[in-house]
Amino acid sequence: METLLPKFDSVFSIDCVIFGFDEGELKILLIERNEEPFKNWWALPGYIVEQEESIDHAAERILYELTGLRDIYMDQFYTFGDVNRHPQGRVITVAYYAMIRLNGSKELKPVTNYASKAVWISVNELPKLAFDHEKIFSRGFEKIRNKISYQPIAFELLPEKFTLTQLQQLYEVILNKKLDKRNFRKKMLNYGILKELDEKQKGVSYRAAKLYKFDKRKYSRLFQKELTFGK
Amino acid sequence: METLLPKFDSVFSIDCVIFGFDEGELKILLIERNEEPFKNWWALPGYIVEQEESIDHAAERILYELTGLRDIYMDQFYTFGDVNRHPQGRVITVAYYAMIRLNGSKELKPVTNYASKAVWISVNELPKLAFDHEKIFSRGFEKIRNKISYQPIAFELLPEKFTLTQLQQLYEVILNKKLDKRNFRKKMLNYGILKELDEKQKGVSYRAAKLYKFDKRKYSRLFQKELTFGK
DNA sequence: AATATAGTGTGTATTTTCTACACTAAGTAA
DNA sequence: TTACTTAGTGTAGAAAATACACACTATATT
Repeated sequence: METLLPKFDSVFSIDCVIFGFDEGELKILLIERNEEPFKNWWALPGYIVEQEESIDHAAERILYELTGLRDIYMDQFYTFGDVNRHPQGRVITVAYYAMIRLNGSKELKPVTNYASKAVWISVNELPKLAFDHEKIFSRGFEKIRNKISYQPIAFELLPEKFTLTQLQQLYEVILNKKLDKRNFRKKMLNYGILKELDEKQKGVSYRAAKLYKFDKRKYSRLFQKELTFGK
Repeated sequence: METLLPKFDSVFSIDCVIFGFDEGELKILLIERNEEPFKNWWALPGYIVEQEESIDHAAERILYELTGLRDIYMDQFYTFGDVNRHPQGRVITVAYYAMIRLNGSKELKPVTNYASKAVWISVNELPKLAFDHEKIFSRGFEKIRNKISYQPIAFELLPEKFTLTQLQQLYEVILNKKLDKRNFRKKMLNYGILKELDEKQKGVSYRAAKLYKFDKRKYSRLFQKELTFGK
């Protein structure tokens, strides 16, 4: 019965807002497009989803092709489906954000044809982008800003060992406001999801700060309990 | 230049989790499918998006065809894109939830071909659903459960004038737990987004409760201030 | 050796929000 | 008038959030 039905083919794309934190700045990965339309424009990394892959897989593939990285924290956040968002026809795009630890190494050699280069650019200095990618970026940024308040996504952006000051700086750039040092530390340490290490920061020309690690086990135990609205 | 590019055609669908609140129960609108595949199965209302309409528009259209209602609160929440979720081929689906005031009138005459009927069914008594619709429902339910804690979506489900007890019951069925009456009232009234009316409930065989309205203007003023994580 | 520099690290008092808990008032029905 | 059912209310204690300032320590410079 079902074999008599017509088969559907379909075209849609993935776009990724890939965040990184480096030198106190929040950055995203942009590509310079190597294909029409919008050839030579800056754009979010993204491409057409293949026939035989899930959209989650497509997102991971695109990230891998650009950065060589796998097992990255990614989350789908919105699907953009205006009729005229793509000049070649009806292409809806499913947007993901991702978070990457930038451990110094920032050279990127995309192994794709559609990007001639890929660079990290501060979210405060973004150029004009192709398609509706500025809208997609804004929405993704808004999303992580909300999410950081109740889920520890910030840790995905920091090196494995980090200082409380680094953590606070990251919160500050994402939330775009100053936080009080004492209250921030008290709160973070109270959550009990940080493990204090016996190590200290190195190579700084002032008092070295203690290093911490994010403790995933404690975190998942913590979030057994339901979200808010008390009794 | 761009005119030389190939044109894309594309197929994707919309599915809607449409919530209603009636007689103390949270319900969703299900259709009985009148088409293959899954003919005669229960399913979420949803259909293929047309070539020349945005996905938001498609969601509104589908809701209108089933309920005759426009200007309903709707929100896109996730896109499902497993390769084999549709037996006819590659069909990704963008899922929306909607909230409808069920003012007694619950008879529905779908003006579409793909549904032979549409009925409201309690979320606690759902039958087996077509495609991956059970997954879609679960995710939509989870979404409103989270959202209700920080946005007043609950009011979309209540009649224009409602009692605090009704409001509390609705929170209780969505959050699936009992709330303390005094604390609930104190909190709700403190938000300052309810307007107390000079009217009382009618037709009840016990002491009639005061009626309230949701005050949209006060609400939007309230949410000028940023979301949490203090200073 | 002394000093300047820059960021680390800490405590407390106040206010606000959350939680727990039980009785009286009002209206309807018999 | 009484019995019944739901509406409506207050307070005390605990926990969390906020506001706020100074001493310490490692290094670099002279």
